[in-house]
Amino acid sequence: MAERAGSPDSDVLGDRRRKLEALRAAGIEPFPHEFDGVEPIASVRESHADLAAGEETEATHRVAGRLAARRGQGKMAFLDIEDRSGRIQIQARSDVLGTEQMDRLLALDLGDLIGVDGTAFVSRRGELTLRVDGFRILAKSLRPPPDKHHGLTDVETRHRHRELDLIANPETRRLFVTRARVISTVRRFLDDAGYVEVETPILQPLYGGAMARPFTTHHNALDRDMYLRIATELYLKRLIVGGLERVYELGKNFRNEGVDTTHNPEFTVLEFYEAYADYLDIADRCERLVWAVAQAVGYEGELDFQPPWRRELLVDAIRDRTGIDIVEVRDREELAGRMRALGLAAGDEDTWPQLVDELVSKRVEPELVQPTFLLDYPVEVSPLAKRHRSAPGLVERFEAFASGMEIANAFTELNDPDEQRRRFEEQRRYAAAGDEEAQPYDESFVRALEQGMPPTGGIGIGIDRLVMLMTGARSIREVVLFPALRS
RNA sequence: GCCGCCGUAGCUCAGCUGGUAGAGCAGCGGACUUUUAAUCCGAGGGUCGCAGGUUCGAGUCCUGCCGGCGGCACCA
Repeated sequence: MAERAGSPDSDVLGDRRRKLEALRAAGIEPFPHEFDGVEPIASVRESHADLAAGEETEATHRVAGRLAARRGQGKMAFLDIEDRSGRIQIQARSDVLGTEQMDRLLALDLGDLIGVDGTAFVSRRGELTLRVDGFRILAKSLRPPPDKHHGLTDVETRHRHRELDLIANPETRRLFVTRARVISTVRRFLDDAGYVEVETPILQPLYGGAMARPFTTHHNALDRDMYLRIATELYLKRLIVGGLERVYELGKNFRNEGVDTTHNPEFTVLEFYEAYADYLDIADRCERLVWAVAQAVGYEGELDFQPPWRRELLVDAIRDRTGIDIVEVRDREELAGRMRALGLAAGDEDTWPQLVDELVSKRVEPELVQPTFLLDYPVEVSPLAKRHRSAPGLVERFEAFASGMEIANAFTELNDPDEQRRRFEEQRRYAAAGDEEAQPYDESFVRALEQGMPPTGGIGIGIDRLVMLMTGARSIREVVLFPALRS
């Protein structure tokens, strides 16, 4: 890593320090407070898109950005300046600037931030260029930028020092702009459908709404342990009880589990709930939302997000791929035996629902490349979902998959408080049997249901994974600005 | 947590069965008024991830640790 770079041996940093001091000695502030009236480089390019090679103009522009390259010519030099919108060449001439200014411009280091006033022309080679009439250093860079040619490829440095990745790699900048567009499209889509955006507690006295281990922390003044939320579900449903009818929350969840290409301990989730809707209404809205996102970001990959998506019953999906009918095989030991016969690990401590999960994630999920809904899950793995209106033993729930990855989980919400209480009690039994992810009993949630919750459909969509799909990223760490790494 | 691969200059990389650590870019000094990874000349720059060990001698072999990537386990 680069943390030794300050050692006396390395004069790369010393040179920059000396230049910083030289600027101050010459009465030039290396870190001025502002630089008004800057025009994006892309807009300068737009203004002169029709100029021919060799053509001159009287048009002046003020741009600002990072010094990205320099090609010296003695009494003349070309430099490239890069801002968020693009890159432009500037031409420095000693006959325009005078010797002193010329020397100062050439003494700048790659990576310095500068502001330039220049006159537009197109060089003989056809490159739009600003002839520098004046310039100002806007911030001295005391560390060298990544290699201008090879860029920055070291994955660890790219993730630990994302600023360097953003400086060196335009595709990283594009990816995170795409991520922003995904999120703004989600908001617009739901706002337009009459949803209310809300914020519920991240720091919670009791966690719930998903099967996962939480992060635990401590509130000193209250002297009690608190949990970082693993889901927003229970609070959002209380808002449906409260009559908000359509709510969504876009924010981070935290789960104290392993890290891999599809899991980061903190991750962004969209949950939305709609009164008077069931899970099939939610499926419709989900595929329309993702389709809207794909269009907004100009998705052009292999996946076909256009509705309607493929729909398969979960029990069929499992039976077709493994020969096991989980409606028939409800005994834990029998299921474990059938799975071992297929060469799957089936731990002795695993509960029946954990085994079903394993079956789906090992034998079904990897095969779901095109967007697909798996419908109707066993009640044992879905303590917050409403019983299926016609299929015994199942709930009205779907999960959405694409590219072999789960991206959404939704159900017709359980709104019968007495049954919810029984489901929580069942979870208690699973917890007693050793399932660390069984959901804790949340009495204040049940009490809210007793107030009366309308029939409701709800969903959680993994935003990081959605961004992975839209950008083709193979790891969640590529779509999270600062992913979790060991210290 | 387990297994495999990886860690050399600011960046990108080479370094053979163990024999005094290299290149390009960047930086430094110099030349050059239309360059596009500008070019040319010159002189620099290293805790070879860390700590032990084997050896006359370790970037190279062995052990442990740290970090990254991938897989398994767990999960969304």
